[in-house]
Amino acid sequence: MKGASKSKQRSGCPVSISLETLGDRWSLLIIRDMMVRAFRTFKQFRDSDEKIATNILADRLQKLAAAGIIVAEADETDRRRVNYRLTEKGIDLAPVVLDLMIWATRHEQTGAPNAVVEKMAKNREKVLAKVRRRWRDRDPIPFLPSFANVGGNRGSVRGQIRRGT
Amino acid sequence: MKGASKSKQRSGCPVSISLETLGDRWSLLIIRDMMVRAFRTFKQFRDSDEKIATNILADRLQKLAAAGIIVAEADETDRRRVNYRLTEKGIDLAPVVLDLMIWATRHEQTGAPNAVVEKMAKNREKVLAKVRRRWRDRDPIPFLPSFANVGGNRGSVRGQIRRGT
DNA sequence: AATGTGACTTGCATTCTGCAAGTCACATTT
DNA sequence: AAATGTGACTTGCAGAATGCAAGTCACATT
Repeated sequence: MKGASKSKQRSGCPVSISLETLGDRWSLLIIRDMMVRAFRTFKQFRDSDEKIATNILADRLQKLAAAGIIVAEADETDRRRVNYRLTEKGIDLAPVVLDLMIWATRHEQTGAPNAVVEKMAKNREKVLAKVRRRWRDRDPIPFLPSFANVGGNRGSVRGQIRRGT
Repeated sequence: MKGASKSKQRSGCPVSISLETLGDRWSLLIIRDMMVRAFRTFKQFRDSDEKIATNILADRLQKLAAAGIIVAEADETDRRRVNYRLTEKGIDLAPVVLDLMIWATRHEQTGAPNAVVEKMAKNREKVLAKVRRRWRDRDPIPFLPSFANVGGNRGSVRGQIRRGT
């Protein structure tokens, strides 16, 4: 029923304000899935690799919508279905998501192939431009594969990335 | 006694792994304070503008140390005092902190002056280089002021920025 | 010796999470 | 058109995390 206003802002610091909305285990994961995996329905998030509980998912979608980071709109062809989309404010989080991805790949044992991520780090601006373009075009094809259950980081890649403009 | 291992990794996704350590209201704030405000003691964090509870602070410092993001070392001149420092892994979070700052300044009502932050966004690489140099030199002088209780940023954003395709 | 400080712990009430199990409006099948 | 299926949520409840106040305890200062 709420999540709406968030009246108790503790500090004017921009980092602090960001964390009031994004500072939890799930919000940025949802945003990442919308951004790079082109998720848009409740079901897709629920069945994703991270196994988020449905009550938490509903709550986070609601809060993200209240924060103006995503919007929810009923599907035209199936009225049961709700399509979630990133707003411009939401897609502007792409740099944050990309940086987190780069950081973890460099410093932790992840399922993402090093070489691919380093290439993205090197072409940062181009990658961000592409993410934004895909968002504007509502491209339904995932930009990156899952990386969720990959054994890890041993240069395994396999042409997952679609190249070119 | 706790906070240490974090054994239940839920996913190999780098963003997910990052959020296992950083996905809460406080961790990145502590890191930000070390990065741009040159904080290094418990007392400084405790008395900072965000008013973190001391048990939470102790817990987060412990977890960040366990994650290799910071190190704690006893002060030479006063054995009661513990000095916390960012590791290289920690200072590598600078891009994330900077992006969060930029994002919130553009999209939320913050205490940070727009012009300053936009200038930092434009000179991203230089700013990051400077942050890193300051870290290496252990510069004790804050890089930025607090922004915590500033009224500021009226007239919000309004299409100041727009990077196109 | 007495008092002060810095860095934490402890207790406890409040809030948030995570699972399982509904509910309910549509959609599809028979 | 009745029965069954689906998608998007709610509800209940136990257990974990948070927030505040009040210690503790090893140094340091007076």
